[in-house]
Formats: sequence, structure tokens, C-alpha cells
Amino acid sequence: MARPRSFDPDNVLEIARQVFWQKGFQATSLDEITAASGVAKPSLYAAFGDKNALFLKVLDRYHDGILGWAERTLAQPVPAREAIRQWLTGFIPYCSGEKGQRGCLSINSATDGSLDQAEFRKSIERYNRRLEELLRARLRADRAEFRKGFDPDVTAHTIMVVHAGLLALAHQRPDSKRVKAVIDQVLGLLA
Amino acid sequence: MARPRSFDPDNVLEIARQVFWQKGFQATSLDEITAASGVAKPSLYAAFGDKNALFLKVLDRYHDGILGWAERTLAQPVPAREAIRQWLTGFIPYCSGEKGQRGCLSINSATDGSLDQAEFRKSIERYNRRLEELLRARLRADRAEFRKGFDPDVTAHTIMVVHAGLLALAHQRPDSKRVKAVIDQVLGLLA
DNA sequence: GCTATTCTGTACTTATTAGTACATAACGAA
DNA sequence: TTCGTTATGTACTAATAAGTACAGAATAGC
Repeated sequence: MARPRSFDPDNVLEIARQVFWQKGFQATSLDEITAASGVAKPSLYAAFGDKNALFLKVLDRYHDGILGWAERTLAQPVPAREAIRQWLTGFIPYCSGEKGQRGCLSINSATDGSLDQAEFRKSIERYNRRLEELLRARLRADRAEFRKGFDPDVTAHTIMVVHAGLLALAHQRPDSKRVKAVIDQVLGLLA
Repeated sequence: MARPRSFDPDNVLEIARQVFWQKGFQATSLDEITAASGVAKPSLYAAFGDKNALFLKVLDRYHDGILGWAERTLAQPVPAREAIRQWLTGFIPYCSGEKGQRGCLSINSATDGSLDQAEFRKSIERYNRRLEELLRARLRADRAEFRKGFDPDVTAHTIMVVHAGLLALAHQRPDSKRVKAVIDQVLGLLA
């Protein structure tokens, strides 16, 4: 009953993610997104709202993707330590080499002082909380695998810190061997 | 033999640091720096060059301050583990609570995709390299304090990762107790 | 084919901001 | 005091970018 959309919104969000991820929220202009996606500004505004709303959708999508993968990886029927090792190891391609350069969209956004928009912060906080909950739940459930006095809550948070640190330092494109060595050493805390 | 400067450049760099640290490089306009410092733009340009050059000076100053403090702390005549504990503990006020909100200027800059200026990257990389060298040198020197097979190089890097992670997550204003617990747990690797 | 409705593209407005031109003020030296 | 020199402040330019007005295109139903 009206003219149909000439683009796939999901596809545009994917393209927008790449641009935002590479250049950051502030430095990305909507003109760059129209150039990359072929969708003109009025259509972007109609479909996603303003720049903030578009970025928020991109960020939520990014978070959901990682959370989904974390859920699957951490639910595997292997020892908790092995599941967490696989989870952390899965980040190596994003923490090292050329691809590491861009780091993590969530952390890049969290460290961007200009994004004090409450909604961005909320999205990031919820993401971090959920991720840590996944780790904590797994460590608590398999507590019997560890030594006496093992503290699953502190350990879950430590792993979050290491995870954030690896992705923060990823911009230096470290060698994947160094990243792996750090992961192996930190997993020594799971005993 | 000419009109003297009406401001202290060092003082202006200090003020500029606060503004850049709070809002980030991109989001900080020179007008905000003139407003905060009382120094008009032409004077800023004459004294420091353009916005990039000013920020680079601010960043280098920031790095030098932290490196100087790290050198002093890590050179103390106490066991390496204790020196490193003191060094990490010293970051707690910057990793937690209200003050943690702004995070670390260096990491904030490293994760800002718009700063692909080669000189910014170089300053940050040199800073990280020197910091890691300080840790590595201390751990190597006191290697005898640790167990057989202890790897000072990997451990130094792991500490850098934890350090970066704490400062990346600082934006969430975690409780200082949580930060301390992570530090204590990680120091368990120094044995 | 015709119409109501929604989407698209061009071209605009408006605001912000990096950087500068220029007139003037403040100093040291003679 | 006067001159040469360097700093300061006002006011500008130019460029970039967010957001929008509007005319026209594409569809489904009639």
C-alpha cells in the first residue's frame, strides 16, 4: 500500500557497525554511513532515528552478538576452566594483529568521554553485568573443580578485567602468542 | 625586549589535561580550553601549535607523570611483589568511585578510533613499552623471590593487561573493594 | 490506469569549530 | 620617551556535519 524500503535495515546496521567500530562514534559522520551503505540520510533517519539512536541500535546488536556467543561457549559440557579458556581464546583474533587494531566497540565506547549519554552507559553496563553473571554462574556451579577457598565471584570479576585489558591493549596489535601466554597464565588462577 | 606571556604554559597544559581527560580529544573544543584557562585561541596556537600538537603535549606530560611515579614506586627496596602491589594499589583511586569515571587519559586515547594520528599512537606505545620494561626489569632482577619456572616477561605483560583492564572498566565506577580484590588475586601469580 | 501512502534523493539550513587576520597592548632596550 | 618585538583579544573565514523540506518515485489496492 506504499513504496517499500529499498534496503535491509539489518544489513545497514551491520555496515554502520563497521564504520562506527573503525572510527568511533564521534568521528563517524552520517555522510560516511550513507556512503558506505548507499542509503541516504532521510532514509536513515526514518528507519533508525538520529545518530544517537542509530549508534545505540548498533551497540546493542554488538552486545547481543557477543553475549550469545558467550552463552553458547560457557554452557559447554566441559570443565569450567576449559569452557572459560575457550571463551577467552576465542577473543584472540580480536585482540591481536591487524584485526586487533580496532579493539572492542563496547570498550571503545565506554572509554569515550563524549558519550555520557545515559543510554549508552546503560547498554554498556548491562552488557558487562550480563557477561560477568555468565562467568560467575559457571564458576559457582563448578566450584567443586577448584581448590578450597576458591572465590568464584572475585575470579569472575578478575576475568572480566583481563578480558577488558586484552581488548584495550588490542589497539597496539600485539602478537597473538603474547595474548595466549597471558590467557594461559591467568587461567592458572582457576585451580 | 617584547611583551611577556600573561600565562604559565605549564598551568595551561594542566588545565587542558583536565578538559581533554574529562571529555576526550574529539569532543573537546579549543573554545572550551580557552574558557577553562582564560587564554585566547591565538595565544594557544602561538604557544602550543594546533589542537593535535596541544593534545600531544598534554598526553606526553600525562605519560611522564605516571612513568615517574612508577619508577619511584617500583625502585623501592622491598620485595618485587610488594613494590608491584604498591604500584597497582596506587591506581585504585583512579580505578574506582567518582574519580574512576574518567578512566585513564592514555587508554581513552588509545581506544579512540579517530586518533589514528601516528604521533599519538607513538606516544602511547612508547609509554606502554616503558611501563612494561619497568615491570619486567624488576621481576627479572628479583626472580629469585619466585618459584621455579616463573616467567618474568609474561608476568610483566599480564600485569600490564590487568592494569589496562582496571582502567578500562573504571568508567563504571566500581567499588574500590572489588578493585582491591582483583589486585590481590592477580598478585597470587607472583609466587 | 488512478490514487493514497510511504520511501528516496537533492539540496538546503543551522550550528559548531578549527584556524587566522589584524589592530592593539605591553614590555625591554636605546 | 620612543622603537622594535612579541603577546593579546576581537572578529572573521572556511569547512564540516547534523538534521530537514520538499519534490518526485515506487508500491498495493481499487
